[in-house]
Formats: sequence, structure tokens, C-alpha cells
Amino acid sequence: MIRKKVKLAYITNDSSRKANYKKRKKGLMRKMSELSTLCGIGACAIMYSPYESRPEVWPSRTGFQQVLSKFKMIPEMEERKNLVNQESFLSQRTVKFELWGHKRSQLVAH
Amino acid sequence: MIRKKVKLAYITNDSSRKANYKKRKKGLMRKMSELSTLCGIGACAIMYSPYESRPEVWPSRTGFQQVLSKFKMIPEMEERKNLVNQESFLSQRTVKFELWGHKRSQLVAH
DNA sequence: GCGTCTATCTTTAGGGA
DNA sequence: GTCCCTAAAGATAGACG
Repeated sequence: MIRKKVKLAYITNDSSRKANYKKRKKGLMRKMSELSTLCGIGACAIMYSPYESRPEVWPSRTGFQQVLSKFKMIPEMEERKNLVNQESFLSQRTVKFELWGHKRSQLVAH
Repeated sequence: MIRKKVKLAYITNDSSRKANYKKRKKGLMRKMSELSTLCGIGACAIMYSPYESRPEVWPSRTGFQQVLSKFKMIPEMEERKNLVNQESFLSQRTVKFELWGHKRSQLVAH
């Protein structure tokens, strides 16, 4: 058996793609767990796929929320050019992000 | 050089822990990217650590939000024992996080 | 479809510059 | 602190039942 190297592209075969997803999802979850344990940090991940009826969340929905608790999402943020005001974080306890309609981002991708 | 096996526990040495974090974070980001590309799914991750002033987010603030848009984080969720109603995910346009305790937080894109 | 196997590929711990 | 190196540890593609 000769394994070809990973070609980084969309897997067109349905069953292969699904199998790949499930395996990698598992691996990713483990990695998240390890990172969290080894370094004592907060982390979470979401994977939304058509293979499952619900989004996969790590570490758990509860833990997920705890991590997301770091964020405050507010509509006004967009008006402020997506820059989160440091002060607002310090002074506010609740922030809401408007998730839809965010076409542009000031943040540059790496 | 004999490398000891990874002990899955909090790394007590500060510099080692930080170095470990940076390496694994990078790897994790790559894995997320690969999974997303290979399987064409939506995914995102957040890592909140004391080593960086801002939470690390993949894939980017925009992509992050797009994925999160699938979710509707509502207080009632917890009351429903963390079970998320799929319909509510898809029908809602706004996600609200109400969580707090954060001193300095900004989303950073990758 | 799913779980298991394992050869092979990828990640990374530890070190050096 | 950074970057690079390398071998050990770990992840996984493909095969199989």
C-alpha cells in the first residue's frame, strides 16, 4: 500500500470526505484538549458540517460558552470599524456582536 | 538525546509552556485550515491565553463570525441542558454572548 | 455505514546557533 | 526571546472485516 501525500484540496468523493472529516475532527479535538491541558489555556472549537445534525463543539457546550465568555459582541463594533475599544471591554460587562452582515474585516489575515 | 514521552499535564516551566503553546497553536491552526479545506466545512477556534494580549482566532474575525452565525447562544440554552435546537441555530441571525469577567480582550484574526 | 490495523506521513520536544 | 534541525512521538490514509 502506497499512501499518497496529503493533497490539500477538497475531497470530492463523498464517503471519503466524510470519513476524513470524522477522523480529523477527532484528532483536532484531542489536540485542543492537549493544548488546553499542557498550557492551561482556555480554548474552544466549533465545526459545522453537513455530516452531523449539530455543530461539533469542543470542549463542551458549557465549556465553549465559558471560553466565549471572553468575548463581548456588539453591533456598534462594526461602526467602530471593527476595532474593539479597549476601554469598552473594561467598562462593559456585556457585548453583543452582530454576526451577520460583516463583510469586511479590518483584521489582516496571516 | 532521549526524549521523554509527552506527559499530558500542565507544563510548570514558564518558558517551556509558552514555547509549547506557540508551537501547538500553530499546528492547531494548520489542522483547522486543512480540515476546512479538505472537507469543505465551516469551523473556527479560539484560544485565549495569558501569553498573548488578545485571543487567537481562526480562521479570521470574519470567518469566525460566519461560523458562529450558525449558532445562537442564548441564556436559555443552558436551561435546556446544553442541547441546542438545530432550528434555532438556523433561524436566528444574531448570536449573543453574555459572559464576562474580561479585562482586556480583542479578537485577532489569522 | 463503522471500528480496527498499521505503514507511512506529520508534528513536535528538545536542543543548538 | 527567535529560528532551524532532527529523531521520537503522534496522527492518519487506505485497507480490511
